[in-house]
Amino acid sequence: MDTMIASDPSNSVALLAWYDRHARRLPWRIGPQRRRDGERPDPYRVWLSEIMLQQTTVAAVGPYFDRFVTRWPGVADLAAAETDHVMQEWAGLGYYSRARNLKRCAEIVASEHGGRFPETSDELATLPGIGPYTAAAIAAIAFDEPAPVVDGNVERVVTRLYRIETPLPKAKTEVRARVAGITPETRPGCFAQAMMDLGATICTPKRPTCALCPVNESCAAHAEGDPERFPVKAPKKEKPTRTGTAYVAVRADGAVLLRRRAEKGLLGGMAEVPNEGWATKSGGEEAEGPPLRADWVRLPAPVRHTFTHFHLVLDVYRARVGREIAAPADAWWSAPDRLDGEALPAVMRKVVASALEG
DNA sequence: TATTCGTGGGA
DNA sequence: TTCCCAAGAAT
Repeated sequence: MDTMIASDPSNSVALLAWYDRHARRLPWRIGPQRRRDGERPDPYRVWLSEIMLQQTTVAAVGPYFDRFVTRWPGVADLAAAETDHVMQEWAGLGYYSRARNLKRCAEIVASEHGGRFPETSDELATLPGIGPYTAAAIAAIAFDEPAPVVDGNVERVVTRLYRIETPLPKAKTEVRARVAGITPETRPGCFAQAMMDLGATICTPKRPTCALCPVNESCAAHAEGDPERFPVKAPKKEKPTRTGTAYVAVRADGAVLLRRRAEKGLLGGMAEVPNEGWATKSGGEEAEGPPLRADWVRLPAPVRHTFTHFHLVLDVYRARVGREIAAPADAWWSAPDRLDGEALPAVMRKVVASALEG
């Protein structure tokens, strides 16, 4: 039996009323009250936040968002920025292709759209880094287009509302159709954010607080008493473990030897200490060995790090060298006061830290 | 359709 | 410790 809130418009009304009282206050939002006064948020800030929030928690994004909008207040500023500087500011946030696409997108908006974001989801979806979700989200939130906004939160809420047994990601089509069916013509931006806030604060993955849910009376999973069973997900495959070796050369003045990774692939375009052996699945391609002739000492504990699809165990070697030692081609010495500003991903910061402690 | 792409926090 | 997962996109 279908308990469709599409046939019950008061349900989206109930959700919006809940949102008016419980909306999360976030730096890239304007509150429900200002929205109802006809105001809309800055599309640049909406876009930037949506890119950063892809597969990333609100808590993690917060400080990055603040630093970005302070340094680059508008899309034209970001378009004019050095890509290296963008990568440095993004370092630690992960999924670094987002940063490269962010820069490309800013350049296109600046040069081909007169510095203004397109206002429809279809146009937005043609821009780099903007897929189905982000296009719909920006269109709804910044321009009040009634586009179906489907993220992980909405998938959870909707699969529970309708007790969708089809496992994700196969159920995505059905979920999107359901969302399209319940998205209101009025306040679609608030509706989208309300659905996401509901998923983030009430309709949580574990132990949802259905008693506080504004739409619990039309929720099929709640009626059955098994909301936590949804969404059903396809089994995930286990992560293999790769092993490799990293070399931390420390100059007498404390400078550390760094180099730049290739533009494409894992950690593309980011900085790293010289390392080898873990790039491919098979591992153990030709061993280059250490980047300098020096007295290398292996640290007692390897560095462990887990990526999306594999575990990494990195043996770390350290060598202390004189200040007269030149950096190899394509590498550079990074002074202690500049290390924080380098585009070092988290795994490389771990490696450097372990070598400087020990 | 399936794989690749990060990270940190919480259970 | 280990697993899960958080406002997905590109290929």
